[in-house]
Amino acid sequence: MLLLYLENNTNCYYIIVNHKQKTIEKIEDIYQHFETYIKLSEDLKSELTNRLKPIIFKKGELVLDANQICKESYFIRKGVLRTYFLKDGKEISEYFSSANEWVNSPKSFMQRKKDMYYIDAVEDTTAFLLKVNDLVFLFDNFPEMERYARLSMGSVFGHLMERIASMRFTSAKERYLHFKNVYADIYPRIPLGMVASYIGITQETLSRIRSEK
Amino acid sequence: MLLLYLENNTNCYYIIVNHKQKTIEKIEDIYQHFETYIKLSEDLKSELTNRLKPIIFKKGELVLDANQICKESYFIRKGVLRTYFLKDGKEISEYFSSANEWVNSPKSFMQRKKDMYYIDAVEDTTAFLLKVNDLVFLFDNFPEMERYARLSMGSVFGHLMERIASMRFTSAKERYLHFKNVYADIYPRIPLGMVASYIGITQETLSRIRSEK
DNA sequence: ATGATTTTTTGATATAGGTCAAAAGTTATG
DNA sequence: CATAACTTTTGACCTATATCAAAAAATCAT
Repeated sequence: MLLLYLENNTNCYYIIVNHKQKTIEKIEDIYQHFETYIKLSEDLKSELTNRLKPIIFKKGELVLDANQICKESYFIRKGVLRTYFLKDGKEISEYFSSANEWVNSPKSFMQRKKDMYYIDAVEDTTAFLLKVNDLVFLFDNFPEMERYARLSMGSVFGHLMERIASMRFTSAKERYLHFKNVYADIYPRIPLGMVASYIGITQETLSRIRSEK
Repeated sequence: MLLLYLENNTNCYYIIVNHKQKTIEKIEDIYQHFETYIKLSEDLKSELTNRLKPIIFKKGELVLDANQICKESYFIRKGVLRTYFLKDGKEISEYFSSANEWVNSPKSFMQRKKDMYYIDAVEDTTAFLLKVNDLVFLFDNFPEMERYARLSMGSVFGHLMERIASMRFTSAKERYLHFKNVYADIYPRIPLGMVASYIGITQETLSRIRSEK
């Protein structure tokens, strides 16, 4: 049994899991992230505090089903979520997201329609949840949130471009090394099969590459 | 000899090329593009008009050298620009941009530092130029421009994700057909070698695929 | 137009990485 | 703790696509 408990006065969230109470996050921690892009007014801070809800996902849990419209985004505090899609019945990892990153099914979330992406938890994960309506409210009332979105998307953008560049005319080994390098922190925690589909090779090939030295 | 001539009162630009005067664009045309995302106040319209400058590129012309910082963006009206980088001395096409799209070297433009991307003109191209400082001015003074940026980036974002998805576990032929489909309008105008590097295969393979049916 | 570049096609050969199958290792669950 | 259920490794074989080379076709510049 999972129960979310929100202690109003302290901005400090607790999660009660099987009767064991466990602090997961102070909401203030997330302010830092925003403040690398914009200044947060007290007003905006309190709106964020009201709207961001803590949530946890157990390892293996399905966070988003592709048959549903994605109506919320998750800001990860700890753990790893994976976005993937199915091709010929096989799961192809689209990307991995970890601490201080937002995750959703982009097209589905922004356009409120179904898309091909599933999201699941690679390991136990704690996050803050933000509903699309709340985000719209923030965009409409705090122009600085628009700037935040623009700037933070910008860095993801660069990342995607690099990935496209690195995907063509690079050997399986090069891609493996590149992945290990870029995702040094989370690499050891991700099953080999998921890594393989992320970099576009088969499990078997990745296993061989990995063992060869 | 190329000369840019700006007729102030009419919002209508002329370009004089070899003494032949040729109208290229009414500035109003570009408003439509913005208005698919945001409402344009008269104030913002006039600032856009003041800051967007018409420019033309001849086929084959280098628009941006990777050794330079990208200090301006181009909004294409007609023609095709290509963003590419060098790998082992060979040009790898990163993407093609055509009418009603912005082009720049994203990281270089936003972070004001050098990046790996060159831009050249695949065919004669007319565009509006916007300097980074002018864009900053617009962002600082018109919050709706932040929204415009966020929304228009969003669609590019979806496009990049689809491309990454289509790049793994798809045969050369599938990627070729996908490209032809997505870029139906500009496909016939782009040399085969450039298309090949875009989809990540060699020219020879593309030539064989194309001739096989 | 006409020769000179550049681009595309065709051919022969090599190889990285895919596929299928089964064994070994690891992690979960009653 | 034991058995089931994954995950990873290893092996044998095969195919799609790369490479290198050269001919053919198209485009460009004088």
